[in-house]
Amino acid sequence: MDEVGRGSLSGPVSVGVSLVSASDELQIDGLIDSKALTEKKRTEMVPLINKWIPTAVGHTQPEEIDALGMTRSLRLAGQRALAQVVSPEIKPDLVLLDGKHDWLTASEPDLLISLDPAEELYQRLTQEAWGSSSSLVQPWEGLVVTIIKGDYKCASIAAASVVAKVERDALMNQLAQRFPAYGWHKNKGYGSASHRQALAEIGPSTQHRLSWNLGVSAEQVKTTYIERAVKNNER
DNA sequence: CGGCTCAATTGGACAGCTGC
DNA sequence: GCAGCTGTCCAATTGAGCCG
Repeated sequence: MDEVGRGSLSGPVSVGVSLVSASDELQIDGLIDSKALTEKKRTEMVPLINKWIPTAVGHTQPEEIDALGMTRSLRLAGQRALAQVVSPEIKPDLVLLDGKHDWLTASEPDLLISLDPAEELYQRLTQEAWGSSSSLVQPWEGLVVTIIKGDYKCASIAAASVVAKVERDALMNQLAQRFPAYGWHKNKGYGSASHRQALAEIGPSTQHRLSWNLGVSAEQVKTTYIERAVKNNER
């Protein structure tokens, strides 16, 4: 698994998963971390990856990030990705995770504080993700192994990072058409100068992570929260 | 001129250390 | 024992410099 969109100011945080067996051999030349590839090369690589191994991408939306915090949001996106590839017939032995920190395994305090509203929301959304999958399996609680620089060292993590980045970029391009002022087709929601300037001028959209330091007034944040609430009510 | 690499910058989270 | 700081890790963009 690998994550993308963690440091972005808007849009989802996304987690890619690729499913390999120990006997699988790498069949794609030049498959390394998505950040080291150009957008064109990444896009070209996706069909090759999917021909080689099954993949999936899970997302956590901005308003969920505001409610859950980043670690739980990563965990939720990871569970949503896993729910798409795990079945009673295919249960992974372990998950290889890029980085030093294991965000996929719930920490002890999270499990102990069952009354924490964020943890309660996470549990509900995770159950929904697994309940809606065709498989009769439970949320992932298996062995997790973290690998620093895993996206450079491990082909399956690199594959997960490529499919996650291509899918999230496509999502941000769609959102850029709905919210053209922020230049998301170029900055993908990250805090570029033009993005920050637009935020200062017109305030945040419903796709921004309002719990983050966006450099806007409390009044603008409040207005956007109300917009979100109205939208959710209409839905 | 396009592609690549590197440093500096933004965001958050955690582990380990220090000081009260 | 706890709070705060620092370093390390992840995500990324931007601009400068280099190379073919």
